Amino acid sequence: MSLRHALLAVLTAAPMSGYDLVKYFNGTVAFVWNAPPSQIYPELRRMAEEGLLDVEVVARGQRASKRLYSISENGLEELNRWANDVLPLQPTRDPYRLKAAYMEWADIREARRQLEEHEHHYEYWLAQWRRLVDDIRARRVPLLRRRLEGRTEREQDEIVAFKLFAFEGEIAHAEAEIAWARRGLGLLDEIETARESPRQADRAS
Amino acid sequence: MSLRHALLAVLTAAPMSGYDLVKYFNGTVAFVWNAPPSQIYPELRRMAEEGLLDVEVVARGQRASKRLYSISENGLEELNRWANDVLPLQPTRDPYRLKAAYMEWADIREARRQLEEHEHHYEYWLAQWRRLVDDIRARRVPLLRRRLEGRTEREQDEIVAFKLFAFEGEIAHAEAEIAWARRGLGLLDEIETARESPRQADRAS
DNA sequence: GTAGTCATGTAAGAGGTTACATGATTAG
DNA sequence: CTAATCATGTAACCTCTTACATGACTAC
Repeated sequence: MSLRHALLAVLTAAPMSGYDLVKYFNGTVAFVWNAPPSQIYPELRRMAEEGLLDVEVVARGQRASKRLYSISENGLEELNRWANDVLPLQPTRDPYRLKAAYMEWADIREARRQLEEHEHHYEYWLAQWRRLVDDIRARRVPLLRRRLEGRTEREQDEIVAFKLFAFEGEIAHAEAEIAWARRGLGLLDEIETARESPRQADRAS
Repeated sequence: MSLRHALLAVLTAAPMSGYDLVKYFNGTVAFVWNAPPSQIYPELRRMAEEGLLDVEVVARGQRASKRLYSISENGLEELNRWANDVLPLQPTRDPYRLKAAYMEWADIREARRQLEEHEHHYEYWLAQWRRLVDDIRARRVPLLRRRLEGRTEREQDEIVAFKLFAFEGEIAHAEAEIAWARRGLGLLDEIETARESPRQADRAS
């Protein structure tokens, strides 16, 4: 149940509406946890019902309104509980590794497309994460700025250090995935060469 | 729907019962895809109903019987379709990175326990994966041996190369996670030191 | 006879995906 | 007045988890 805790954690920075949260979960928060509106809105309702959030209904224009959520005492307790409990590590279940393990069932060309997709996906996110890390280091991220307000300098440094630690983990992961995809593409080239010219492949190995 | 394709892929090695599959999904197959019996048995039923698997009911002892599943023509087609279609990459959703990003809500001691758990988990699996890679290289894995039977030498080499590629990806991933957890533990030490002796920390930075 | 293995599930519920639905407000 | 943005969902479906349930067979 991480979505719930991600919502609690974001709401510690400032009270906000479901719409605001949806934007963050499409923006910077999506760099560690993504969630669609159809999941966020009902979850906020449930959390408010369970007393983890306080709600203020604010008028907007003539007829419309919005619900401003803020974290309650109970919500803070729950957040602390989550932060202090060890979350058990889960067994592996990686669909891309699974496909790779059975690549003999694919054409070389299609296998290559999958690995290129893999490489490009992580290259894209690597660039995003790197930019985010720079922005965090320069304290240029709006949500982070709100979170740092009114904290001591030491607290600010610690908060920033944890964010950097988390996203540097994503960066290292992305780099490992890119390297893996490239090794796979190299392997496919070797296999193709070996299939096309058996003698040369024999000599090469 | 990867479980279905993992089952199809395993069944290309040889026909087997649900019980056999449960064992493999707790053993070597769990190194890329784990699944509990409560998921495997109903899925096999559905796959047989949909014509992806053939079933032979075999007597065992006086009263009991077992269902032997083998992959059908349709199943092979489905496996090929899966192998040749590009599986779109999913957005990030990593609960441990999420916890790390909000570690300011945890006590240092509990944060450390989480990271130690992370480190130990991946050290354990790293050892497992390394042993498996050795066993694959030596063609010592029973399921793999059955899979290689009756294949040409080149086909065998390719199949082995894909397995190695997949599991070496897991190894690289585990190594990255271990390094990340250790960096985190170092960070926690620094923070603790800074909290205990502010002057020294100031001088150090 | 009893422990371990072989064999196969059910049931309830959590969490997530995909597609769709609706209407107010605001900036130009 | 029109497009973009603000705002909030529902519904159907799928996957996976957790806990529990049952009984036959085999080696000792």
